[in-house]
Amino acid sequence: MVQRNLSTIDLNTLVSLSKRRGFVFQSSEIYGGVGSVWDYGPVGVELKRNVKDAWWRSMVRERDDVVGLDAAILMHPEVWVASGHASSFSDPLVDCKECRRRFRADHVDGSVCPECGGELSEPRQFNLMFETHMGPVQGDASRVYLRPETAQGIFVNFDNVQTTTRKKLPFGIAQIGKSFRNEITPGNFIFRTREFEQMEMEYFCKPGEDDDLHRYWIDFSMNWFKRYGIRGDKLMVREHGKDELPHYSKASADVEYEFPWGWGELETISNRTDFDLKAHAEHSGKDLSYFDNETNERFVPYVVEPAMGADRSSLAFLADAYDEEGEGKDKRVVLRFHPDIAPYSVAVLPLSRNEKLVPKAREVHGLLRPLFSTQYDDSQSIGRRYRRQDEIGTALCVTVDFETVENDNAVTIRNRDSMEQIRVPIENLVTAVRDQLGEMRESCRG
RNA sequence: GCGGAAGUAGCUCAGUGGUAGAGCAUCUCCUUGCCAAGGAGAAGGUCGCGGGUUCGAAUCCCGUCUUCCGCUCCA
Repeated sequence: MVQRNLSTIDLNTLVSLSKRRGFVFQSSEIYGGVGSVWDYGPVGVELKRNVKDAWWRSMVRERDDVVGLDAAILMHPEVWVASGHASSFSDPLVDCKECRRRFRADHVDGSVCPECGGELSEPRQFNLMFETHMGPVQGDASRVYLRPETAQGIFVNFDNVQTTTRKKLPFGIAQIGKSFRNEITPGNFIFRTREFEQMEMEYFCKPGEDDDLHRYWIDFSMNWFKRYGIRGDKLMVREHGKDELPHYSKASADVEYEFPWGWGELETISNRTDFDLKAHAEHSGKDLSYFDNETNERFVPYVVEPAMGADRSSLAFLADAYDEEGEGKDKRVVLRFHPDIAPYSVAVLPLSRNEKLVPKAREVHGLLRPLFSTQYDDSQSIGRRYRRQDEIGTALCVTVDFETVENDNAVTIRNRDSMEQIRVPIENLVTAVRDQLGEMRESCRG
């Protein structure tokens, strides 16, 4: 098991590292930046893609009872009336004229500030959905919204998917995609942003099975984060109180991670009951019930929804992987990613930029490149390059030296975590890399 | 959105009215060759942005944007 001494890293350390090494940049930075929107750089996009791929693998590819979907961001405006977002997703807010605090109008009784007793302003409406217009004419008739959650794309396709896949209950539909919310208060780097990516799955079941399935998907989610290396003591489940449930939910639980600033939600597992399918059936006039051929019963399925944030999960993987060794000039920063999450699995490094070594290293790189996510680097000293790879969490470094080309046709594999080196003949390299990555998978389990 | 703090090179920061700086990082060459080596050189800045005051503004004033910390909300 890898020992990590991470106790107190602050967010700024992660922001600096992210920019310095190409994980995350601020959007439109040369124009002064745009609020709470971030771009993923060459390294960060690999990280986030691996997070999404790992989720898709365990949610869709490894299961018989879940299928995928990629619904459009723009949907019929009536979808958001049916879902309740057009009305309840907008918060009427009031400001205190004395202490300047802001409250949700429905949380305040009367017209007096609950903090200082001062006078409150008139409620102002804040709709958290982004609006745009479809077609060249702007007006109410052409108004459409950027989806505030991916889930509705699944609900409106429930019948299409069930019919084409012939799935029987219980089964799920999974989707990864962008959502947009005009958050009043975004912040904490990529934790809460106005444009974000969700990994959601709607699991349809018979009424009555929903409570057990809710618990099942909470456990599944916790285990998923641990499987990909998040430490168990940094994770917890928090059940929602009745007063904080969204309008569509009967019960919700968060999987939270202890970020540098405190605990924050990575995922919410909600029991959405039959709220959404019933609402869409009513508004669209299309029957969205399910006929159970075994019991000859017709009913509207219940839904349990694990909804994970791809960006904040990526941030959790980044924060959890961060480790420092040594002090001052000898400080070594290492990102101890699970090998399936690490932006790069293998870096190929010639010992020096030598006319004999470089072609051989390129050849070795060509061998590994189709099979693994790789980097090639021949600039500066070998020690410096090891440190560079450590700082972006590359699992293994394969080094080509003079022995390789003059004697044994073998290379050195250097392990990020143990820093041990083994000598491997090039003909066995692919197998050896697979073995080492397999061992790291085991030792990275949280 | 409110309150507080901050914004100068890729990163961390110094510079408080008079020619824009350091350390680290980056690139090139030489040397070396397995854990951030040495030497020589180079590149890199609309001082967040826009106004104003001034002979002159990174510096003073106003506005604005962005980030961080609280309040609040969510994936």
